[in-house]
Amino acid sequence: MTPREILRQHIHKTIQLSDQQFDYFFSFFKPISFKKGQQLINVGDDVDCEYFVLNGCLKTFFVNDDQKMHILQFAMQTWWASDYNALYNNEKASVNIDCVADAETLCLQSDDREKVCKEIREVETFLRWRSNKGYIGLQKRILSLLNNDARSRYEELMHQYPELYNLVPKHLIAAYLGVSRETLSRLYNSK
Amino acid sequence: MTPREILRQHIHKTIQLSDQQFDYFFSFFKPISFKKGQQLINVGDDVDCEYFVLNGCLKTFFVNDDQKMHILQFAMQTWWASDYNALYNNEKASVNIDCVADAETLCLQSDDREKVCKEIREVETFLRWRSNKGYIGLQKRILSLLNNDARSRYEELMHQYPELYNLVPKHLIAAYLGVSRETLSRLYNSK
DNA sequence: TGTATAATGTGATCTACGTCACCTAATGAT
DNA sequence: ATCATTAGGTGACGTAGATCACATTATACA
Repeated sequence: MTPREILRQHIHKTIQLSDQQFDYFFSFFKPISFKKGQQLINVGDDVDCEYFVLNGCLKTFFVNDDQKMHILQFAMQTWWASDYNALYNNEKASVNIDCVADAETLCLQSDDREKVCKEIREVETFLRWRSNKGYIGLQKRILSLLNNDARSRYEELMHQYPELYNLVPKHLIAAYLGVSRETLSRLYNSK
Repeated sequence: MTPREILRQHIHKTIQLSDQQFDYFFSFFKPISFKKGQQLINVGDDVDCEYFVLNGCLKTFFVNDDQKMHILQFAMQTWWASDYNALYNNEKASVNIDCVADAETLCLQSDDREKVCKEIREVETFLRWRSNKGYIGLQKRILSLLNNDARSRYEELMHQYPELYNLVPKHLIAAYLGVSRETLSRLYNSK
């Protein structure tokens, strides 16, 4: 599938755009590729775009004072990644994003996003729904953190995103689940 | 402040509406009051509206198989509450909402919301930004759950929403923080 | 193709927090 | 005013998971 098709199918799950409208929207996206380990956004950076992932994997993460990393999101195909706080409130980045597995992305500038939103109502509707889905997803994760122990959080994640198992190193999965890498290792080697 | 003024000021932090536009939007909101303990939404219900809180306090929560309650959100003045998964995906409610402290709310039906969104672009923009802010807020909470221990989560919450201290019983604060009521009690009685 | 570096496994502790049990203090209905 | 119910406090104890230390295995790059 071409980048255009991947984006098109993704968007059309929520709204309908004519070919013309879609091509116009698509014209604002710039393809950018990243190599494993490359950094997209660092804490303190200015942020002016968001990334639509075509393949590979990015991670959004935070490193605390003790150098402990917490992962907010893995972004794989058809996921969006950015520091949305920085992006929407014109603040400096408060999280980092880097590349976990070689990735191709489409980059959308903030001002282009607002421009197209104004010009094509459906695009704004799409973004409203996208935010809503993101919100609902995070609520589920909070519930999972409150309600489940490390093992069932792990099993839940592997069930929902089995591709993560081979795509990202285990200590990053631990950093996503909120568990030490040692504990995670014991979890799936014991039972 | 009148309900109208509370909503108006809230909305105008994000977008500008003319008096006429605002009054039109406002006309879709129905005032509903709730008494402490009253239930707004229960798991399994159909959900067709969201609530804008004028005063008092609602809670959105989930009860697991062991009858343990987890609180997703306290909604106080100018907060919105609903089961957004049910509301946006036409599913049955998967969370409960009830009234923690006598509350006045403004209720907006789902189809009215979509209708006004279509008619007034700015309203859709407002809702897009509202979702974004919600998303950012939940990300912060996830980070707090991953990074901080019970005591600092408690202190963080009390610092951000000091009014909660007198407004809601401690065991509900515990259910929000993801800590047992006994541990929470020990936290602020020891140090 | 060898060597440095990153990823993973595993045992031995340690500890924050949960659970259970029981008590006291508010609150609210009759 | 009385009694039932809900909220909150506190001790004793159990446990999931953190931390530390070190061994082993992959991976990358020179």
